[in-house]
Amino acid sequence: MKKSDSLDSFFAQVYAVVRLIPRGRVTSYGAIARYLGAARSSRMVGWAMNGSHTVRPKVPAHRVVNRIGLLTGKHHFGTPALMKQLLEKEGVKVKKDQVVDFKKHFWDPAVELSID
DNA sequence: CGATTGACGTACG
DNA sequence: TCGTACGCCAATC
Repeated sequence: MKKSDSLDSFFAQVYAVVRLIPRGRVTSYGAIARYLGAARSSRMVGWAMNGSHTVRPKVPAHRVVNRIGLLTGKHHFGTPALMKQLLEKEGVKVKKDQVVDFKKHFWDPAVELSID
């Protein structure tokens, strides 16, 4: 009843990975894209997040930021401050729309999901 | 149906 | 090292 491999689409894979992000962690669009084998399709990850609130369950898009830990997608939430609030509530400090110690909170699917 | 944009990232100068 | 250009695929105008 579905349009073939809709759930296997690049978008669905992004949703799956984002949902796997542990609480208090953050990742980048490029990290997800590269994990999916589309390192140069980082834009598609962000575009997929556009439907993140449309999929079930909603994916924690607030845990996804750009490579520098900047909350570039904050404006796409209900309120621009929502993303920051959610991150801080999970233990991730945010300063000026930028994740503090981003490298420490960074969660790379290509690594975390590839633990041998 | 064609051109432009888009929550990014990498390559090149 | 910093700045600019391009690529990726899909959706929107």
